[in-house]
Order: sequence, then C-alpha cells, then structure tokens
Amino acid sequence: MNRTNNCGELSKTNLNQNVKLSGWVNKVREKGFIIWVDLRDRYGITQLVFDKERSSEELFSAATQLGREFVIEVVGTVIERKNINEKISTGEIEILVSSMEILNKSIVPPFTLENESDGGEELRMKFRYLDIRRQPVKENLIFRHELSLEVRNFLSENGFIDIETPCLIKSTPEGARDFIVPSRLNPEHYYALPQSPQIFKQLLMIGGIDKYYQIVKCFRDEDLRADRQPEFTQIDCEMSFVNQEDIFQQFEGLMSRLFSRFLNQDNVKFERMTYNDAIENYGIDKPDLRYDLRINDITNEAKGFGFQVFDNNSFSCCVNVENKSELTRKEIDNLTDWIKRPQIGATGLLWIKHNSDSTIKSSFDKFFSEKDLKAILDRVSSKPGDILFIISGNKKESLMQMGSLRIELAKRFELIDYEKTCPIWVTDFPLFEWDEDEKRFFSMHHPFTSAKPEHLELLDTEPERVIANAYDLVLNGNEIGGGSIRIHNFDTQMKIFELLGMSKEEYTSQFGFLIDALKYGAPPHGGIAFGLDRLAAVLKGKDVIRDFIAFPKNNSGKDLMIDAPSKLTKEQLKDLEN
RNA sequence: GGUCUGGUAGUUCAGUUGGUUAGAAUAUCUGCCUGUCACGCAGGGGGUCGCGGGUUCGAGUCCCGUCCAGACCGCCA
Repeated sequence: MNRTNNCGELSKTNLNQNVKLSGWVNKVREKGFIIWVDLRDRYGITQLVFDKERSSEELFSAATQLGREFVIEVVGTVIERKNINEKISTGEIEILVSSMEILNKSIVPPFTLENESDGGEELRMKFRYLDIRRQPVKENLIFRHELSLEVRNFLSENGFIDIETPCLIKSTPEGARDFIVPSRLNPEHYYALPQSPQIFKQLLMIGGIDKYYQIVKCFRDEDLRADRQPEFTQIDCEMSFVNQEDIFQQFEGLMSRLFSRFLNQDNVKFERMTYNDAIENYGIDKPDLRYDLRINDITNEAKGFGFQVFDNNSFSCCVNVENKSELTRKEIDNLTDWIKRPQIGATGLLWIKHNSDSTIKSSFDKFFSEKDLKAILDRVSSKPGDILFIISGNKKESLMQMGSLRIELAKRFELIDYEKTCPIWVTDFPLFEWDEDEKRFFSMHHPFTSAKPEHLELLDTEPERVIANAYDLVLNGNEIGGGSIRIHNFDTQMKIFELLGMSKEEYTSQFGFLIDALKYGAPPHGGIAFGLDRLAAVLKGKDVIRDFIAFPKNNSGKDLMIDAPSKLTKEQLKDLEN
C-alpha cells in the first residue's frame, strides 16, 4: 500500500480513518510516557503520537530511537488532539501510530531545517538539498513554477509559439563576455554559450514565426551580484509587424495578469518615462517610484553667493526629505561618510534644515542669508520640518551620486511603500554610448537595435544624439525586462556595424548569416526579454535571486555543492589538443 | 581588476587595553518529566580561534601575506 495522504492535508474530517504517511522526521518531542514526532513532507507537517499506554512496547521503543531527518513510513489512525496547534493546517489532528518502518536513517544535519534556519548561506548552499527541505526555500521554488506556468499560459493563449534555440553557438565580440566551449571535433575552434537567443529569434521572425517565446537559460561570463547569476533564465519574446506601442500593450497584458494572480493587484498603472527624465529626476535608469524623493536641479538658485562649492561646480542638485529636519549631526555625518565611500565617490554632502518653526539652518550659513536659502527651499516646495540634501559637481556624476543617496535615504528612513507596485516603461535610450578608452561607439542595447525613424539622418552626423527604439520594463526599482524594435533593413544594419567600428570583413564573418537573411524579405519585428529569476524575486519583494534558483552559484561563480568549476584531468585536456 | 565587511564549538555569534583553564545560545548525547508543538528540568561531550609568517615574556586580540565568504564599484551589448 502506498501512502494514503500527504502530511499537509489531514483534518478533523478524516477522524478515525486509517492512514499511511511517509516523510522526514522534522522534530521529536519526548515526554517520558509519550513521544510526538513532527513528520514533514513537501506538503506540510503532521504530528505523530506514540504512547506508553496505546502503543506496543516495541513500537514505543523504536520511536525513542528516531533522529532528525530519518525517513519513515507510518500506518495509524487519525485522532483528535487534546491541544490544538493553530499554527499548522493539520493542527487539529494527530496520528496514533500502529506501525512504523524506518526507510532510511540520517546523520545529524549541519544546520536546523526550520523556517528560520540557524545555518549561514554558504553552508546552506553546500547542502542545498537539505536547504530545499525547508519551507521557505520550497515555497520559492513552487512560486517560480507557478510564475513560469502562468507566463507560458498567457503567451500561448496569445499566439506565441515556444521554440528552442541552440546552446552551442558562435562567440561574438560585442556585449558581455561569452562562456567558451572547446570543440573536440574541430581543434582550435570554440563554441560559445548564448548570452541570449537574440539572433535566433530574429531569424525566426524572418522565418515567418510572427510570435515566438522561450523560457531559456542564458549565460554571461561577468562578475556576479545579489541579483546577477552567470546562468540565468530569460522569458524571451519576439513579434513581427509591431511597433513599440504594440509591444507595450502586449506585455502590459502579461504583467497585469501576473500582478493580479500573484500580488492580488488589478489595474496597476504602467508609467512611461524617457531615459533622460529618469536620469535627471532620479539619477538612475531604473527608478523606484514607490517613494518620491525626486532630484531637483538647483544650480541657478545656488550660484553667486561666494560659496566656492556651488560657484565652482557646474551642477548642484538636491532631494527634499519630508519631516526629517530633526536629524542629528551624527546621522548627517553618517550619511556624508556613506556617500563619500569610493563606491559612490561624492566629495561631500550639504544640507538645509527647514525647521518646524520655519527657521532655516544650513551647513553653509556663512554665505547665504535666510532669504537666499528660502529661495532654494521654495524651488523644491519644501515644507517646515523637511531637510534638503545637496550635492555639487559635474552633472553626470552628481546625478548618479544623488540617485544612490536617494535609494539609501528611502531605506534608512523607511520611505518605501511595500504595498505599491510601480512598473515603468523607460524609453528613448540613446542608441550609442561613447567609450573613452577605446575611442569608439558601443551599442547601448545591442547592434540590432533600430533608431527612431526621425533620427536616422543623425546617424551620419551626430550618432551620439540618436535615440533608439529601445525600452526597459522597470518594476519597483529593478530592471526586470528590456527590448527593442530591431533593424530589419539590410543597409541600416550595415551602417550600424560600420559606426561600431567594424570592417565589412568583420561583420560579415561575425553576422554574415543575419545580414544575408535581412536581404530575403525580413519583416519589421521587435521584442523583449524578462529575467525570470529576478521577476520572481521582485514579485516576492526580495533582492537576492539565489533564493529563487534551485542550485545557484555563489559570489565568485562557484557551485559550492558540486564544487564547480573544477580542474580537468590530463586525459580530458589531451582530447582537446591537436 | 578594485573598495569594504567578515572568518572563534556541528551551527549562529560574543570575546574589553595583548595577560589565569576561550564563553553564550542553539544543535547533539544521557537521565528525568501524564499532552508537547521554540516543550520543560538536570547533567555531559564538543575548539588547529581560516592558513602562513612577524612583533612580544605572552597573540583569538597588534602587523604583513594568503585563502575563503558576503556587499558594492568597474563589468553586465
């Protein structure tokens, strides 16, 4: 007989039923005359009871020998508990065990497998198979499954076809570093693992598949972060005969469905913001609008009072924090130290306190009269009780620093409204970025991104001013997706390659197949890709995507459990020679 | 490639100005316990203070190097 029930489903409606359960011993509580065992499986916990009066001597004695994580199978009767445990779904009942089989013993696990484990992350990664037995980790994996299924359902219902693309492909110089795979059959030749199926999905469009998607592993050999893994999963989508607006409509539909299903939020509004506005107002291309703290340019209001910081710098900006004028010197110094760390790199932090009694105090009172300070306060609509933080410098750096400070202030002062869901389409990215080291342009998105039609002429004269048909979807300050309308015109594509400094030989050898394909009636097309791992984390309000990946890599790209990467044997290496 | 933080019992951590036998909690083991569910009570075992070197009468503590882990900058078309 197989197990009749799982450990999460029995209740008072099952009283007096004879059941068979299997699972792991989560905890043994022995009280002399009676022993309780919390039996755990994927579905929950059910309490087993062994009792000197009601159980046979042999069975009771066997129960005293149970240890944590033993795998057992028990047969018994569902009975009502004397004391109800309201914390678990099966808390009204327990199983009076009549027979038990120990299916496997376990040595003592290196950390506790409770909801709040005592194990550190390194240890839990090394024993990830034990970590996965814990409820929170298991729930994350189940959530990821449900998310992924909902995405598939939506896309399939909307006519998208799931098509697999190869993993052993060609290395390309542009973009992230590739993971390289040597080809044994072709000495000195190498495959690369895809950073994304970008070119293949474009070729599918040219192949007449007008709506494609794939939930697919992508690989980038770059340094890791809490929200970045070397192999990660993308929801990769592409459509033909669409413009940017069509893409927004389609994928707002997808996101709305996810928000409704997983956040219980309907009619979430999608903001639109140009890249330029995002940088100028929030100092970052992925602003979090769950709090305000907009950055204000006060260069003009601050200049001309003899204060060198303002007078000598080309740009000054501030954020107004409400109801924080009471901050102590120590707290402000702490923020100043934070922003002066090399990672942020600001030279200092100035402030104006707009006290509750309407008096005004600043860190540069020597140079400004109260009236002059008031002009700055009025510029940002500051109210009594607020404090202004100011950074001066060159525009680009100051905005970035203020953008970082903005996020830090929101965290420190708990200004984030976690109930809010704030998706933003960030649009109008520049097509190119100038690289000072290599003295050439790089694609900001990728070389297949189209320019705004009205900017096509600028390609010849002022490439740096060309705006791309590229967009990111930002959710609560996280970039969860990005895409573009692609180039489908042969001449335009060649021109872009040339602007990127590639010779005809180079781009023909790298992308010849795509260029050829563009000659055979390529339809207009565009698409988007979402990071599934990150989307799962952001929907759950978490920063660390490792928790949503069954077997993630650590900070240095290692899998601590299987100890990868590892060295090869001489024999293996020899196969790759010649 | 860089900056910062950390590494002490199975685990999570404390360890003062460099000074006696390195502590706590938890886990684990033994005994007790008539309804536990973070059970309780009593007791026991458990340490290469990451590794190497240096300073010192004396180093968990200070210095140098190194390895490992985490966060971040660069990087991530």
